[in-house]
Amino acid sequence: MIRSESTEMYLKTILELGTGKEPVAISQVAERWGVTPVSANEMIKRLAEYGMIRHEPYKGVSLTETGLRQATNILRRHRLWERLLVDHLGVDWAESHDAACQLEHATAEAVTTALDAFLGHPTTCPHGNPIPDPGQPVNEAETRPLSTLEIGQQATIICIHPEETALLNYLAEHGIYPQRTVEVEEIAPLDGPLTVRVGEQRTVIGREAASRVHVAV
Amino acid sequence: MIRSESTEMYLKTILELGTGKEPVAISQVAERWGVTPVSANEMIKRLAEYGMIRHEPYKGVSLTETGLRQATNILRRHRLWERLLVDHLGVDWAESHDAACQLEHATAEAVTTALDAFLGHPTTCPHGNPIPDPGQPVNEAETRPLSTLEIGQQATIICIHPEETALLNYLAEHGIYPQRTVEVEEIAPLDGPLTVRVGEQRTVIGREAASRVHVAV
DNA sequence: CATGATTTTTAGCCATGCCTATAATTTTGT
DNA sequence: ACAAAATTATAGGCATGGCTAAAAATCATG
Repeated sequence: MIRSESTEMYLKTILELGTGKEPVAISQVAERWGVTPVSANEMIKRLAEYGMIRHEPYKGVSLTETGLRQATNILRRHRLWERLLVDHLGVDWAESHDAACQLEHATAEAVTTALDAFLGHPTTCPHGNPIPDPGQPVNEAETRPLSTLEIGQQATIICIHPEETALLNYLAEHGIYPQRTVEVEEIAPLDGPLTVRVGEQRTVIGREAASRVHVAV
Repeated sequence: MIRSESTEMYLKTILELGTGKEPVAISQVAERWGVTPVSANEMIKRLAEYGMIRHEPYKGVSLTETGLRQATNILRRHRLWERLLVDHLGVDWAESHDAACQLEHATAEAVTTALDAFLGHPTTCPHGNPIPDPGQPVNEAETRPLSTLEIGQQATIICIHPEETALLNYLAEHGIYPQRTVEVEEIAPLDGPLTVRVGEQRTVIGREAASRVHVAV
């Protein structure tokens, strides 16, 4: 009832979309998780009954203590799997996200612990996102979206967030991943694409995608 | 529809219980997989419709080409995970079975392949059972159940099959696992327990459990 | 402050997978 | 050959997690 794959995905989605204090709109959850708003609403109702989330009508949802703890755990499992898949099994950087999404719901606590130890207690996933300590909420790094840089500014890519396979594939093809240095060369008007330089390469990237690439100046 | 966790479990169960040519009784499937015969029957009907199994009424079920291929794949994933869990992550030998049962349904093909390569193409799981090559059916080793030995006979433990957590825990506690040598010292009448020597240790083991320990003389 | 957009709820429906209870059928053992 | 045991089928239910369609409530903006 409380640890089905569905409920876990909802909790994780709410955690990932929640930037800070403000609640997350149900429509956003529905869209990201690919269900209709009605379905999301029903599920949100159930999760609220279970005490995992708080629902302020017409505002959105936020996680309770319990919900936050569980969502954080799922995120932890997800990111640990990604590390194993990429670093040890040689699974593709972009593909690892989907694979971990499946595994995260099928992971016993003992496996999570063993995985963490085997990996040497890593602090970030291959896409740069922090791996929370067990029980602790994630503390986000000090970053800003690539889309907020100005022309000529240089920055280091910290993480891709929220992750999504199509996005990761696109970024991988263009050499955009954590640790690399980028410089914005041009910003098209009307929410148009950014032209950025990554190493020797020059790449054009849409505004929406750029807002998911977080950098430190 | 065709790759739900449930259907996978049914297919795997049928493969595990099927010793060779004869079909497997539905009641056996139901018992092993912990559902009522009625539920198993309904599921068997559906799987037959999907062309995964053949159902000969009052005889039992057997896998079709397609079903065999899929079931074999699941077994392959299961046993590869067990190897990773035990050999690399240090998960308990007995616990690894349940953990792998969960993971096997959440494993993409790319992950299976990567896992196999990382592990160096292992041929058996930690409980001694063969890891099938992709697409190939398993070919069982030449073994006989420990319960068929006579007093004084010595043999090498090859595998535990079918696996089950309670059984594995019991066996682990008594030092009974693949590669070890056993000698039968006493056989109680009326399907009673066997007294066996394993190394320096003397252990009493039930007939049912002994029938799941497969040895080579 | 009214109207249009958004959010929420209700109603009705579907598939999956499980259950119990009961009945019909086939197999098997004496 | 017949009764007991095993197998299969039918009927009716339940929970989860989806869906569409349509109505109701609230928000936001001109």
